[in-house]
Amino acid sequence: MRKPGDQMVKEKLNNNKAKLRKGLWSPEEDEKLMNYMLTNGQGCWSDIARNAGLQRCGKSCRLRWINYLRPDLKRGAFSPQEEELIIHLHSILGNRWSQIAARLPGRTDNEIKNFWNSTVKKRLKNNNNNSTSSQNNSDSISEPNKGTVMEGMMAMHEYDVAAMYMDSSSSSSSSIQAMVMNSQFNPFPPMDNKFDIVNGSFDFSTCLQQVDMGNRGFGQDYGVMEPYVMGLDNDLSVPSLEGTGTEQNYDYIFDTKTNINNQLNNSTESIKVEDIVGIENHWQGQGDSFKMGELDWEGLLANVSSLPYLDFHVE
DNA sequence: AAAGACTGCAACCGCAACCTT
DNA sequence: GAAGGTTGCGGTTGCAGTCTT
Repeated sequence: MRKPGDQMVKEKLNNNKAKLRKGLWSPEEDEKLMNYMLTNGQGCWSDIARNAGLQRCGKSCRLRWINYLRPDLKRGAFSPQEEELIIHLHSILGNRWSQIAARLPGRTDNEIKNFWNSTVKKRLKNNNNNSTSSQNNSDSISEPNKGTVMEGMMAMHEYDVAAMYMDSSSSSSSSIQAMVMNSQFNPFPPMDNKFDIVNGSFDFSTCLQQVDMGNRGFGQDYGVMEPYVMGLDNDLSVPSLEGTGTEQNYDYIFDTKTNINNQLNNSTESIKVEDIVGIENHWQGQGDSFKMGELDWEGLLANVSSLPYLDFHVE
């Protein structure tokens, strides 16, 4: 627990020094930050805080943007598919929330962390308690291990890809967000066509690298595909995505406390993926199956960035 | 109806890595 | 290479809302 006294002293110091606000953000502050980001894009956060006229430190602005204001966030409850995926990923990655979040479009590390700590952990604990066999105790929940990794990856392999394209309906009906953006911000920029959803093929040899929002003034961490550095010499097949189509429908409705409401419809643009760097033939062409027995688990766990990412799918 | 316990989530803190000069 | 600034991340805290007694 924080010591109230210490906290008060710190706050006093902060207030006296820079008169920086702390605590919950007001709608006015949100609006200021949002407007600034829309107009100027992302830059140095301390400059943003200053230039936007916010009495906040850059760090606080960054966090607010990432966890609440940024337009590509999916809000609302986690779907069962998302929950399942989080459990799988956690069994592999442990508490690397940002890595997990990177594979769940529209979700933040903070959100997932909170969800895990408040809901999933409890649920799994209950399940374990109910299980008389109790071979997997709570350690398997909080710590990655080979057993759960196996289970996780097996499940991932069998995973219905529909589940990987998370709950797209909820994203469109979500109460949040999005906005239209001027040309400065397109969270789903055109990419080279490496991902053929219609045919269900995904050329892992040129996997995702970065959807570089940074070039458009955003991003760096969220919504950015990290380069793969694959540790697998196996193929991971991806079932076809029926009904998802190749078109990507950007339907952003910016609905914060501001009155800005816009829509970006880019439904004719095919999904494309940037050239992927750092992978050479790790995922391609060795048959249809994902051969679990041949995995180098040590290598995999040592190199968590090798895990597959979910692609964005927004309707 | 009121008070205490519980819960979920937003936000802060501290540290490490990275970047710039 | 050192120093200072910035960013990213995971752990933790505090508070408002909800539930229970």
